Amino acid sequence: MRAVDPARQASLRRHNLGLVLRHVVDAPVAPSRADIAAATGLTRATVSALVDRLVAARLVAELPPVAAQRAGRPAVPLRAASGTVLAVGLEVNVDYLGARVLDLAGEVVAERVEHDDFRGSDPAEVLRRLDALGSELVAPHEADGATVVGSALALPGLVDRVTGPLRVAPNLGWRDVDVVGLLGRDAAHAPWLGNEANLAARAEARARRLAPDDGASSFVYVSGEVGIGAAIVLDGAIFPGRHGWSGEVGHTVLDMDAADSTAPVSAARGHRPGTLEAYAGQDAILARAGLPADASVEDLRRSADAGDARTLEALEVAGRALGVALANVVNVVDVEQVVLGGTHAVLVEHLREPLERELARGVISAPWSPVAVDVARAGPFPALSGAALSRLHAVVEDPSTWGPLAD
Amino acid sequence: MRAVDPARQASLRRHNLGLVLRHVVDAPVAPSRADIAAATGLTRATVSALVDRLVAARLVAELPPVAAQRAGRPAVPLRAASGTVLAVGLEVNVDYLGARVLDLAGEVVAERVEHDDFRGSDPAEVLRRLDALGSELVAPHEADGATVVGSALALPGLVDRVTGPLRVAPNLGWRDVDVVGLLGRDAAHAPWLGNEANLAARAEARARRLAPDDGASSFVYVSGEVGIGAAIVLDGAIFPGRHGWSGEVGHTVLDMDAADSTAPVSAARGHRPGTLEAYAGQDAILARAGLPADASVEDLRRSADAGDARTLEALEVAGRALGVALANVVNVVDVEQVVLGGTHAVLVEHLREPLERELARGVISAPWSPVAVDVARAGPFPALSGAALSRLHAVVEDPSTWGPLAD
DNA sequence: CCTGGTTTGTTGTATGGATGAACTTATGCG
DNA sequence: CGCATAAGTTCATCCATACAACAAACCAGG
Repeated sequence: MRAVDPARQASLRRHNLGLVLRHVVDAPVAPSRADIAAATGLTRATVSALVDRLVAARLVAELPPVAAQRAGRPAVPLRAASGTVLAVGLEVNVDYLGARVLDLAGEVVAERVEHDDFRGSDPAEVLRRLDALGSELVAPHEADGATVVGSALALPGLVDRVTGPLRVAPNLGWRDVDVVGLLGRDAAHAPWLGNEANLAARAEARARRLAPDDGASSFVYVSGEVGIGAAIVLDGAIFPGRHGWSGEVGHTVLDMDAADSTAPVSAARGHRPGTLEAYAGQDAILARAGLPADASVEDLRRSADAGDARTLEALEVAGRALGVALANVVNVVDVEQVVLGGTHAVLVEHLREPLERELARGVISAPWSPVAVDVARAGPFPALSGAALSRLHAVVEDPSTWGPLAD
Repeated sequence: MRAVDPARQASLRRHNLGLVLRHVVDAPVAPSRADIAAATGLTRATVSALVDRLVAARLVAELPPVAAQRAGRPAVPLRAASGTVLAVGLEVNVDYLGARVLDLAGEVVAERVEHDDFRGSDPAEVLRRLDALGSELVAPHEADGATVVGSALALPGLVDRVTGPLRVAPNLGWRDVDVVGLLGRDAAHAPWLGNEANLAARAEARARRLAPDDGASSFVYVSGEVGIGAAIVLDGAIFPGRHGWSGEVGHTVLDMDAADSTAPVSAARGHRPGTLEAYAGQDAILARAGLPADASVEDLRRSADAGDARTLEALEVAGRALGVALANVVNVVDVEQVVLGGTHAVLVEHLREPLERELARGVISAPWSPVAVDVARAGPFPALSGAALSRLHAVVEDPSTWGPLAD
């Protein structure tokens, strides 16, 4: 295995094919061949040749020419083909399971989420159910001639590489699960595996790229579901780390002495004391607020909105802990923004003040480049979209791996 | 400014020129043209053409053919040219200042380090002195026909991009220093600026690449000089973050409550209480050990070797704090190794046990991929080498930017 | 010492993708 | 209706690499 491949003639086409397709997929409005040429620096002739290939491969579609306001031959707008090339995003989380099918244009073609309680569930059974769900969603579109380029499965735990196994998902109670094996698929059709926070962050990065009002492209995405996960996004790209285990922020130690104590592990779920989850995890907040352990985030929010003193105090503590932990993260990876997703997004009004205070105080570079706090924009169940996007991304990055173009 | 450049014919040559040069520079033994062809996948004809260009540009030198043991025409060994293409590494730190000149082969061509106390020094004066030192070291080699491709300056603080300004260097007492302006050079000849830990880590990464016995290529490098800096290395490449401010681990909060207290800032140098530097910074350790504030690391080590109880206790605390802080870092960036440099390397025997204990306990992925602790191998004043290497690296990565090849 | 085998490095010719200029197509405008 | 304008296409040219044949430099063995 060599570090870098040599550049041949064919590398030019691969590179430029990807460049052109990325432009079509990422453009806010459908660009013409001439637009792409101007934006990429390629000549119109070259762009035309490449676009023709992409159209033949059904990755790009031509829209009917729209009569422009100005003089000259009207342009042919190009957009990512919809409905022809699909990817499936799957997710198993603590209290739901779902599948979402996206096409290359990023449109949701089909979707289903089923709520249930998967704590301590049997992996084999759950995965069978998920697999059936995915197949069911995809079947009608495959019958229509669409092609599925791949699927990815988001899990709330540590996945070893994209082929698995799943090492541990604490809140599901799963350990060392050979997901791909249990699904009984051959390697080509097995889903890729990924961490829920990492994949959700991918959806968030896309949402921000499409709405570039103030969307910083480098941020820490915090995914507060039952545990607290995070992901790091740099210039719009997920930072996976060596094994795909980056962003495990829930176990950040914020109180060395408490963490060192041999005291019985706190409350319900067995957080190590002194860690972020023991301050800002959903059950930790509920416990401190004096609410029942099975209360929802909305209950928590209502209680806070109503001005309940214990709840407000619990959220103040959570916000402060989150601020300290994220300040540590920002000091290490140097990003410009914190994006709150999941449960923390719901509670943002009560978390923001202590969070921003601690960020301003703890981030050493804050005086020159303040860290903004924002709420996620990727919509509900972002990991479903992120999982599907991860497989579409592979096609967009290097279209020549996609069958019809590998001539 | 577009995100990605289009690939033209010339891009092929740029890419392959870099590929070939990297091979020559990184190879443990001088490779022949045929070796490079086999290793890169290019043909011998292409490699020959590229090597000829590199030789003409004085980046690569041919060694006299050595009679091989086997049959066939003997190979012409190639190595990075020595003495023709130079880069200068500069550094100002708390108690020394220095310059080191490297050639493309990575050999030290000239070097000088002057010990002094630069706390609260005048930036203009210090930089003049450093500039003079650099020029003095370089002059004789330029007279011999060598070319200086650039210089870089390592500083123990926050540098805003490579062109400055220096935002803050707490231990020097410098704030908002326009380093390039003070040196009065035009932009082309001004040194690039970098953080001391980041540049030292670059030297460390190279040292490990050349000695690939067990050298993990992804690690956190901890640079304990007077403050505690760190840098993240992924697959041999420095991870700079958005502004080059990654790895600021010294201000990691390890005790939320202590950090929140409004108590007068601790002891001598003004660490925020509850942060890593307040446990594992050199002066914090000295204070806890009951040693004078101006004692050296060697004094500390001797005291520990002699079995002094307070010193051992102070080092136990420091090791534990370092372990907790680095566990947090590893959880976020997912690297496989911790490399101790600077003062912490000297104390490794006394730090290792608590450090490894906390890493094993705090790193969530440790059961599947334990985090090894190792000592730096880059030799004394690694930031000097790293700074010079950073400029040589630019030439190696893209030789076609180098004058003689830009035809 | 010469001949055959072997590996290195070089010298052609062929290939394929991008370029750039000229051309065709399709519109708006006076 | 003719002209200006812009989009998309055609075609000759360029250029870095591949491929194959060749020259160079060594070893071995009779």
